[in-house]
Amino acid sequence: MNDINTTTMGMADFSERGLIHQTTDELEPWLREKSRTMYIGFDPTADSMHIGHLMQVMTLRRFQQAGHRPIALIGGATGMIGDPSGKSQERNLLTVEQLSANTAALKGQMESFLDFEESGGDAILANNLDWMQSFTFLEFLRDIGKNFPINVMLGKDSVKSRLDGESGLSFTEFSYMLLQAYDFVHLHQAYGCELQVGGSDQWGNITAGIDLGRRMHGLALKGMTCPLLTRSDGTKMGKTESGAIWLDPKRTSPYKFYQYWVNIADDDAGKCLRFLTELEMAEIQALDESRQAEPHLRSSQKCLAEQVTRNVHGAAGLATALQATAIFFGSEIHDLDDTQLLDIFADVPSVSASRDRLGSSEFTMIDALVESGLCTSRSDARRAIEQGGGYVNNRRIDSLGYVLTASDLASETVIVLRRGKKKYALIQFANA
RNA sequence: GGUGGGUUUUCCGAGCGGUCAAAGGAGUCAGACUGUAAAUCUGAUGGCAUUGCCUUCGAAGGUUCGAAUCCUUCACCCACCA
Repeated sequence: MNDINTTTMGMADFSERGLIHQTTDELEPWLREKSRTMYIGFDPTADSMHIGHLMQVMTLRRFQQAGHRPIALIGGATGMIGDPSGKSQERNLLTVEQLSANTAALKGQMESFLDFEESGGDAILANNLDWMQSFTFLEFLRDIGKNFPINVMLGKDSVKSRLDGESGLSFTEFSYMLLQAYDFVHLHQAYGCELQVGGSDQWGNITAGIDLGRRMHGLALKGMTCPLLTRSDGTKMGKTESGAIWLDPKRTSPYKFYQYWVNIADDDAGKCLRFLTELEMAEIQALDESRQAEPHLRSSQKCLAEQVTRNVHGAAGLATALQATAIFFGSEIHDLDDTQLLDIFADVPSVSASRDRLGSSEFTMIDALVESGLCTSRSDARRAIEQGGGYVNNRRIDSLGYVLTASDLASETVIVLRRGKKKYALIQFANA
C-alpha cells in the first residue's frame, strides 16, 4: 500500500456510520498519517462465525480498504480459557480437538473478507496459541502477571459484574484478560500492531493490553470499540427461534441467511446497512428516505440482504438465495434438476418414497401431506386441502382425491409439497 | 383426623341424565388483506371415513334404554375446622 490516500485512511466513514463507540485517542489524524496495523481477536468457540462476528470482520475489512493492515487474531489460546466479558456464567471448556478444528474453520471464513498474504494482500492471520503455547506458567507469572495490579483487574466491569452476581468467576476466566493483554503486546512486537479494535464489551480487555504495553515497554498502544449490533426490540441480533445465524452455509443456508436480513425490522435496517455493508453513505441515506416514504417497497432490507449475502456467500450463494426466495414466494416450480432443487430446499425436511407409488390411487395428496409430516393426521390433511392450503410444486390442489403422478415431479425425482403459506416438505422418489 | 369444593378436549373455562365431540376465550392451523411486517377479517381445530362410525370429560366399577352429567371406591389438588 504505497499509494496512500489520506482522504480515505481516516475515520470519517467510521464515525459517519456510527461505528465508533469509544476510542482511547483521537484516531483520525493518527490514521491519516500513514498506514497502520490494527487487530481484532476472535475466539474459536464454534466451527463457524455467526453474524455477531460479521461486524468485526467488516471493520477489519474497512481498515484494509482504507489502506491499513488488519490482523485477524484467532484465539486458539484464549479460546481455551473463555472470555468472561458479557457472560453471566462460567463456561465449559472446549476440548483441544474442538478448538483446533474451530480455528481452522474460522481461518477459512476470514479469507473471504480480507486479503491475506497468500492472496496478495497484506492482512495477517495470527493465532495466539502460537506464542502462548510455549509460555511456562512461571514465566507468564513473572513476565506478564507482575504487571497486573489486582485492584485494577477487580475494577473491570467484566470481573465486577461476575463478582457481584451469583455465579462467581474462576481463576481461569479471571486470567483471560492477561492473555488478551499480552496478545496485543506480542502483536506489536511481531507486526508493529498499534491499535486493538473490538466490540464495546471488549473495552476492559483492550485497555488491559494498552496498560501492559506501557508497563512492559513504554508503548502507547491505542484502542477502539464498536457499538454492539443490537435490535431495536431489545433482543440480540442474529438470534432466531431456530438458533444463531451462521456464516457457514452448512449451518445456515444462504437462503435462510438472506431471509434473515430481508426480514430485519425497519428500525434496524439503517443500522445494519451502516454497520455491515460497504455501500456509500449517500446510498444509505437514499435508502433511509425510501424506507420512510415507501416502507412497503422494503428496499433497505432487500439491499441489505443482497449486500451481506454476497459478501458472505459470494455471487453464487446470493443467486441461490434469490432463486430460492423467488420459489418460496413465487409461482409454480417445474423443470428444475435435483441438484438445484435440493440446494434451494436445503432447509426443508424431506422424506423418501418408492417411485412405483406415483400414479397409484393409494397415493393421494392426503397421503403425501401426512407422510411428509406437513399434516399430523389424515383429517388434518383433508382440512388443509379443503381450506385451500395444500400445494404441489406451489400449485394449489383443491381436490381431496388428487393422485400424485410422475407429471407432478418438479425435478427428476422430487415433488415439492407445501402446506399453507410457507411450510414445505420434499418427497423424493427413489427407484426401489 | 373431620367437613366442604374441585379434577373437562393443547391451555383457560362452561356444561350437571338424552338435542355433547362437548359453549366461550386463548393458542394453533388455513384463507383473505398486507410490506415475506403488525393489525384486522373469515373458516377450521379428537380420530377414521366425503355427513356415518370410533375413542375422549382424573382412575376403576355400578345405576340407567342412554352418563361429562347420578351412585360407589381410589388418586391428586384446594378451602375451612382440628
